[in-house]
Amino acid sequence: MKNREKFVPLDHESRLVEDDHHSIRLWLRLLTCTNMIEAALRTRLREEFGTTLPRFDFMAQLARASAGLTMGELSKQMMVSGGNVSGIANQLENEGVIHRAPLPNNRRTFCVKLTDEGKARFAEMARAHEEWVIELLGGLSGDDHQRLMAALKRVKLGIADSLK
Amino acid sequence: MKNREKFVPLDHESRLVEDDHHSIRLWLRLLTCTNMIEAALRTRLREEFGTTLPRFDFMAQLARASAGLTMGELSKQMMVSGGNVSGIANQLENEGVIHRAPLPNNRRTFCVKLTDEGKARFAEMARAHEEWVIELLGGLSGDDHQRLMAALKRVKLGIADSLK
DNA sequence: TTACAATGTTTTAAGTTTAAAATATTGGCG
DNA sequence: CGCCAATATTTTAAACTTAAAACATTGTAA
Repeated sequence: MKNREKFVPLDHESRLVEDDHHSIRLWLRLLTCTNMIEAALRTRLREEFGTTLPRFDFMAQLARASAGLTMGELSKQMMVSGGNVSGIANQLENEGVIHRAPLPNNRRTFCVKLTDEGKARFAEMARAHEEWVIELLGGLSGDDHQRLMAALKRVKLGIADSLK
Repeated sequence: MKNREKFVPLDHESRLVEDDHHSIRLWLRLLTCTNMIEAALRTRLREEFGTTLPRFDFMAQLARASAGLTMGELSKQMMVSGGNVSGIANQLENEGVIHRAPLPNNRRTFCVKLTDEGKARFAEMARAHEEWVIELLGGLSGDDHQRLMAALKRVKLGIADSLK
């Protein structure tokens, strides 16, 4: 994202983009893809289930962990702040889709689980959500899928590495 | 993200994940990568320049378009709502880094540009931002870069296609 | 045991983001 | 012209998000 306007006046709108480092271009493309998918999923979750992406994500984490999760684990897995998780948990608890169970050996923390009601509601949403994602990404060839998974794994490791 | 807990009790935490459709796994990996990079960039922009990612993005769009952009174009390119763009524009205008120029032929809209002050500040941030991104993604091989760019382009086209 | 650092969660304050409603302007079209 | 749909932006209300501070509990070590 170099800014060379002061030195090289631009004729074409894309001139600056061509000047950008290839890592920047890759990052912007990654961001665009993610934003497009997120926007589509958010709209559909709202329209079809009257819920939001973070609430869906919260429930999805719990659905994957039948033993339940602590608030800290949820925060880490959802990659959002602890305070954020607290707020969403309050809502979902009021709606009766999750409950917090005290842990016997540590009164600082507790175990968050989906209620039966929550499991049922999530199952319904998850089915639709999976269809949407397949629809959004299903146009890719099997080769592309595999290559992307592999390359993104290296991206992930590289990032973790560069953050020491 | 199928929820089969009611039918197949899970022994391992990862059981459900293995059940997921490969498109879901790809989407989650894409999301994780993007979130990791975003988090790193957000923290650094705040620590080193006292600004935020959306403000940086706003300025970056303008830096790429020396002729200026309308609010609607900014909204589309940044992939955020119009109201969001309005809010950020107000801040940046108060800080003197952008200005809105009326267009002679259409009083509904106007042309947003970086001020000289804005260009200077952005140039400084863009240099650091580019380094951070290269640091975060630079561990990839040239082959990976190219393959990712190509595959993500197909992802992008596929999404646009599936949204009709 | 008492002090104190570490851990886990919530609260707080400020800011971001969205969808929808409101506002303002333009461009037909009868 | 006058009406009305389309376009462009802003405002609004509610929800999300964060970083930092506050709170509560645990573990350790003098």
